[in-house]
Amino acid sequence: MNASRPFKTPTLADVARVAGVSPITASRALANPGLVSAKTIARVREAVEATGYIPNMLAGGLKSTRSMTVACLVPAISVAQFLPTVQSLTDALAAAGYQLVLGQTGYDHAREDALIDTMVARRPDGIVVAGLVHSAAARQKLHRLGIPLVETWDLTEQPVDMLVGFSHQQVGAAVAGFFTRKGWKRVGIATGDDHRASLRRQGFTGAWGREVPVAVGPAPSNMALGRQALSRLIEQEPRLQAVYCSSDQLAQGVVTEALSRGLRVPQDLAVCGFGDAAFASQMEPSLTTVQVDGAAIGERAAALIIGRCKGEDVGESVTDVGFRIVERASTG
Amino acid sequence: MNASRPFKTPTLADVARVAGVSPITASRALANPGLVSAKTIARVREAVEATGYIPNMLAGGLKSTRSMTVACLVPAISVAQFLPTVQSLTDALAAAGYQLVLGQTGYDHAREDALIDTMVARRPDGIVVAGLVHSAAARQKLHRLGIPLVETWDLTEQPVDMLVGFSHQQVGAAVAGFFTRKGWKRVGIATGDDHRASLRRQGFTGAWGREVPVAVGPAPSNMALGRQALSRLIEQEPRLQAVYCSSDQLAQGVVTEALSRGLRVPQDLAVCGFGDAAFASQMEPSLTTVQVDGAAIGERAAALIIGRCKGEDVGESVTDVGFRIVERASTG
DNA sequence: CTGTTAGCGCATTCAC
DNA sequence: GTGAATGCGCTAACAG
Repeated sequence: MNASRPFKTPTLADVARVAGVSPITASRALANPGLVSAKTIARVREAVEATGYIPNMLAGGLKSTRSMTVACLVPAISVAQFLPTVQSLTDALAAAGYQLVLGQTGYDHAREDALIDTMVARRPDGIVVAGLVHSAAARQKLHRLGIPLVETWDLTEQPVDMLVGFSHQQVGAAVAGFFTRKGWKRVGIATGDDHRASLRRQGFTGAWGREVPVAVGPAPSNMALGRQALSRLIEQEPRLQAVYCSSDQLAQGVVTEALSRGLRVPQDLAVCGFGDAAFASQMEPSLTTVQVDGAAIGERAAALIIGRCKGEDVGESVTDVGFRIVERASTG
Repeated sequence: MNASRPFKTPTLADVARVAGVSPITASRALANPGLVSAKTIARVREAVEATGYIPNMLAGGLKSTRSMTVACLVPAISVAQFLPTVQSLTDALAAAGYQLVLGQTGYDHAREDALIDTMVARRPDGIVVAGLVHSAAARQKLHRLGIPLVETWDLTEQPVDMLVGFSHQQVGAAVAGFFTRKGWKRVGIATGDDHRASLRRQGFTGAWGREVPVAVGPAPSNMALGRQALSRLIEQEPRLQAVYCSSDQLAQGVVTEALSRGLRVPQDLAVCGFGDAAFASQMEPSLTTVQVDGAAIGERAAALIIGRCKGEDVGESVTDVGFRIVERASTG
């Protein structure tokens, strides 16, 4: 029985009345205690307790034009790759008093546009995008708005504002170089069809120097798609020696399918993933993969936005967090 | 160069001026087109384009006392179990114009309390919690506030408000019954130390009738903890026949550790997980597990909150979404 | 250190 | 169908 619903929730004015001070003093006692005497602070605190006051940040934000929220756009929350970034971003922002507002674009540019509009309507103090902002219209709108914006998990010459990421082409090229040094000749690619995975694939084939068999599945990729991908690659190249996968989930599927076909990993087939998921080091055989510090991306993005909100000049910052290949048993 | 930053973002008053109507007419043209003539609507729409107007929902919400946001509290976003729920919740809410504000409690009751306070300060139109609200103080506060609240992924006689979940004791008991019917005598449990996993463990041992070896690891559990858990269980009971795991990640670790010790699954050791993650059906052997429809939980939670916001009387609804054991190869 | 004044941008209420 | 007045709850800017 929510019997107390009809009672208006107390406002700062109520607190001020009970404490015997003006509303602005009550406001300062709570938000800016340095400007108020200790005695007054105590009285206001008591009044808060007595009235059961809960601040209304919406009203505060209207006047101060600071909503203390940051919007975060991801293709889908279930994309494991971004989870450490979202987690560290949420925590770092929360520590500074900001809340994360989450939106899912579903890998859909039109939906991304619409989502940005609804997000901006909430006047976030910053926006973090997993990936780059795709549509030209949205890029222009965001640029004009001047809301601190961090694009992540990618690299471009022309970020809308700030960027924390790395080059996917370089990742692909690095894996191709690694495969070359291993002396493998007949290699294939299992990949999702999203933008960043495609960049890695381009980087790989570019460095490899000639076309290789490719099995493409819909993003977000998973283990089942990995199993299918290996089947298709083997159809194209029965004597396949190594596969580069656009995610560890895909790689896990490839390894499982290989083992269940009686292929030994890595002796008969080597496998390399991307992401260094928690399970990669625990698989049997353990998975060689490309490690990216997703948590660091989230922390850096949070720091950039918080800095901007404080008025610090962080410039048109572009941070390349890099990556590294973690060699494990699946590549011998 | 965010050169346009100094220019104030246009308000509804600017739109009205350009359109040659009063602010309230402009407001109605956008929010309530039925009350305005088609001609006026067209003029206002043009003015919106011309000015680059973006509505300010903070200001609107202040007057209408509807923020069009819903707060969502999870222990950690990286807990895979809740991902389908968060995803479907976000989508269902977005379809109705609501945005999700995300908070992480970190399995910490004090932090949960603080988080609820900051969330409530943003005046969400609803709150969805992964799990139950733990602290008595928070329960009471939320009850008094009267904000539509949905607790999920659990069951209790005394929900704060609404609830969409299932009984973890029943899950544990069902798995114990399944193990009994299989005729296994020497069984063990690998479990995380969080509240819901503990309930499942209690349900299991209660139905089993006597204590069994247990390996407890810190939540959130993962594959590495699963491998360790099996090692510890085998120390306690070298002739172990079956293991019940509190998550599929844990189960995957147990299976991997078993195989790498030369044990055959399921002939030498049977394994059952919880959650029916995407990889469960794709593992080799495929994993028997407990399936819960996490997406349905999110959809139902969204529907309940949206219904309440519309003033529909959904009552003190408690929905038991149930669960089912999916038998696969890992239990023979 | 504290108070007064004046809005932030919009939607509710009542008029016409 | 449209408009004027008013205030949601809070804080910036200026006084004292």
